[in-house]
Amino acid sequence: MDVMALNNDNALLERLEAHDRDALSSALEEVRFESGAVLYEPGTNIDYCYFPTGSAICSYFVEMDEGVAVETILIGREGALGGVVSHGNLPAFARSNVLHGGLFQRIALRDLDRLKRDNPAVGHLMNRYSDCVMAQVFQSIACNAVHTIEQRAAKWLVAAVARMGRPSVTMTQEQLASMMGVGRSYASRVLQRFKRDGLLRTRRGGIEVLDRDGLAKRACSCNDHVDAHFERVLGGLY
Amino acid sequence: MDVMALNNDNALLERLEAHDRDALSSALEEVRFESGAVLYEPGTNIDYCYFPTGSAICSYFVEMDEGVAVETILIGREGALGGVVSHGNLPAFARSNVLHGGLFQRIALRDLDRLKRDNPAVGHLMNRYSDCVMAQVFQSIACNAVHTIEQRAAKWLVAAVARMGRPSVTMTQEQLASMMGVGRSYASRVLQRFKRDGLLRTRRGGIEVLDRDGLAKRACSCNDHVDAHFERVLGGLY
DNA sequence: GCCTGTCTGTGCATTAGCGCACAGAACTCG
DNA sequence: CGAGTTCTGTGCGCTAATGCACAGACAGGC
Repeated sequence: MDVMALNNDNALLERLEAHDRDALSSALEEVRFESGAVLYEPGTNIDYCYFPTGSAICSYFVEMDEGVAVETILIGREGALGGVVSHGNLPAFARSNVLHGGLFQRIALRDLDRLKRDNPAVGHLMNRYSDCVMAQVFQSIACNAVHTIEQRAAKWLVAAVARMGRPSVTMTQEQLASMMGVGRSYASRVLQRFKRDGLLRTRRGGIEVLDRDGLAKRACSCNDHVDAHFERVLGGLY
Repeated sequence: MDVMALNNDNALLERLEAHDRDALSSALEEVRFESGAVLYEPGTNIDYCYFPTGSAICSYFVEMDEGVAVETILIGREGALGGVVSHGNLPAFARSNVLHGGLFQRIALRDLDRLKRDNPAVGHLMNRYSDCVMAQVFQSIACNAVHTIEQRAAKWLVAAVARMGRPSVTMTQEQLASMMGVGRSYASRVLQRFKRDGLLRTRRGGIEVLDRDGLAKRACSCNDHVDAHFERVLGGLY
């Protein structure tokens, strides 16, 4: 594993003491994925666990009968995907897509499972992270049940730019809307409101967040509750 | 552990071979909870894993700033609660309530974790069940994003009566609505539509499902997708 | 048996969000 | 540079869902 700039590394792996990380590093492999890459396809076996680094972000999507694929949770360098909750090589339920490309560290699940057993620090870390993933999904279920599209859109944009560490999201409004499971025209109107209020700028195929705090004020507090759980359980998101 | 009628036992535990179940049984303890009992309170430590038996059902709830507590997933005798996904004694994120009382088997997490390590069958079972819980939560996130309240209400009623094995739900319309994160008056109207179509009967403080298949036709297919994952990974819900 | 509190069903006005349609803007490629 | 394609912004009509309000129904206690 390369020694790289701190902000180019994965925050979960960084929580490990040097000697525990060393135990992992021989099994870790660096791979690059571009935006749109698919990490897991529903029904296929999961055999790698991926740790996004730098500004890479991914999401799990659920494909609905209606034809849309709805986003569930967003994962960046604070976390990991695949075999986190269930450790075995099981068929994936959700699809996982790269939303913003970059470098990933990955480890074969066979190796990760062995390490979880043999190295208590690794097991404990993944265990606590699993708990944070549960917090994320639980909060999202409730959020989708009660919050408005404006609140959810603002929440999503804030979470995305926070994880990427850069203010611009590359994505059409169509994609954003379908991820959220809402109509494109209404999503566009919501963005117009944010734009009118100076919170962001839109361009063809992308959104640039200008006022992250202002946007957070328009969002529900779901991000905050999840962040608080990360703080309690792992000592913060990053 | 008592030998009881099959339908009074927990389906997860029943998946274990007799000798593996024996390994658990000395650590299992039978407890009774009435409807409304709280298994976990957010922020408090989780130290038991509970296996509902018979017609007992529970849910995890997320408390929102708005004052309501929204239901995330429903768990009956097909599953277990607490320390399933994260194995350690960590603070709970969600609240867990008993919706329909009954007998539960419980095991101290300390013991369960030891068994997961020492007995591969137990570890593998809990692992596969964790994956099914993820399927349940992912599907719920997407469901809440795109499906109508009518679809979601029908889905919930079908899931609840299936898990309980009896057609009547004891709950006020107020409670049902707030669980779903929707307005009481609209929930009532939805139930009226179902009643008009002969799918159920309402009475003060309860709902009786008359036509489970008819109700399933009004529901989204989210239950089916989750059931299919249980089937693939665990060989079915029950 | 009546009184009290809670629960249900429904009317009404209002907002949130959908879906379609279309025009103009912005990229892409030859 | 021009043609074709995709993306964005917005008008319009409509349905889903909210929130409040209130009357009648039901249950439990005394």
